[in-house]
Amino acid sequence: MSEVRRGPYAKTAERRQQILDAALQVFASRGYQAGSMREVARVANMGLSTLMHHFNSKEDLLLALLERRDADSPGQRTGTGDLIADVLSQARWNQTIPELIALYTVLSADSITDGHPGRDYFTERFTTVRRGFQEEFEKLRDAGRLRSGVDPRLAAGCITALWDGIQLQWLLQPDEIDVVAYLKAFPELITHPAEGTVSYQG
Amino acid sequence: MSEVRRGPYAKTAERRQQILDAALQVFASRGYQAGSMREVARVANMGLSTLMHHFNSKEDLLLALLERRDADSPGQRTGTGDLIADVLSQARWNQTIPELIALYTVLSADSITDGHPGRDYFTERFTTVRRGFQEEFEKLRDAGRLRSGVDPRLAAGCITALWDGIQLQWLLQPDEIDVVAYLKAFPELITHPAEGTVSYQG
DNA sequence: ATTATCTATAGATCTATAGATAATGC
DNA sequence: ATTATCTATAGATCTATAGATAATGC
Repeated sequence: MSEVRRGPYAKTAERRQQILDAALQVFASRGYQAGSMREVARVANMGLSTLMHHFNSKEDLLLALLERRDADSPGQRTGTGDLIADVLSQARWNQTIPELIALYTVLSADSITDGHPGRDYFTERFTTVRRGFQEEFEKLRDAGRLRSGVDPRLAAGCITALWDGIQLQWLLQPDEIDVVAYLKAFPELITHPAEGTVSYQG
Repeated sequence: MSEVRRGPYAKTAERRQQILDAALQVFASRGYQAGSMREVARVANMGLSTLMHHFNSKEDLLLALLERRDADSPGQRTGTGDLIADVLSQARWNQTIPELIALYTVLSADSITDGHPGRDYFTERFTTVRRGFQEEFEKLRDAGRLRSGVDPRLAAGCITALWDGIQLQWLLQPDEIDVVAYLKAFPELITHPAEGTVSYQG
């Protein structure tokens, strides 16, 4: 009765990556709602039905794209351990991938609309990112490098929000907005320089 | 030959406001691309053609909505003169109009997509808002209330970005995010209290 | 006589499916 | 024999216009 499930062919994984590359381009430049499956298929050089053989629905395609973003982005975690340096290095890297930043910026705002399939993803992502920053700021505080009165939790939300907000302004006016300068300014406001640590042996 | 232009009827202005109210609801909850003229007409309780008699195209409708937002929003300018107090009071007010904030958040990010009709509007708006904050921070600096090393221009971009970014997080998680607390934290980081002014007669 | 509104529809999408043929791999 | 791909199309949109009727105001 039951057919044997053979699994995908050898080139299927690669084909799916091609599709996700195309979806990134289309959703970044048009948004999720306005970007069409037809256009994704055209950019990926295949028929619409081929695309839909690999992803059952537009929603599936979006969720797969968001998942891949987490998988292969360098992320804010892979750093030297120096929070400020890591943020700036990530921010510099982001400027080399404006399409991915545009995708993230458009979709995260889009996700607040009714019934958007990416809503849970972005809600969870913000929670995770804020928590990550909070832990880093707590480490800085314990090392005596946080200014007195700075709440690690609030500072974590601030830098998360600031980062997203400034990237939006950068996408609108790339020549006017220096993302790195803004992201550099904020941590400097809330920390002491490393030498300032109490009883640090210089 | 030429017909006499009589101008709109008495109730037309009111009718247009009804339409813009409906457009606000629709574009805030669905975004610009996914929101349809049909739905706007339905919410405004009129036929699609009546709507299109008042606004020649969907693009016209969006631009009219954005213009109205500037016209009747309290704005960041109408304050007591105390920057921090004014920001917080505006932020508190914003929490009473989540739909308008959602509209702004969704559309501003949407506007980075190819050929979006709101792009110029948001580019100009960010420039204006940043400049306004910069002037306020310069006043604070001149009054000796800005921490040394704080650049008014960077601080202006930071608070603009922070505000937008934190409102997005609030729209996703209204119970978790306290916009006012975040917006309070940032200015406190970069200013001295008023008593700290040099040779202030207390 | 002009503006406002309505019904009807053109013409162009869109997502998704049906069903056939080609390619792959047991 | 299963997966991958293709052509064709169903069914549901969408923006915008055409052309008729109703309401308003000179």
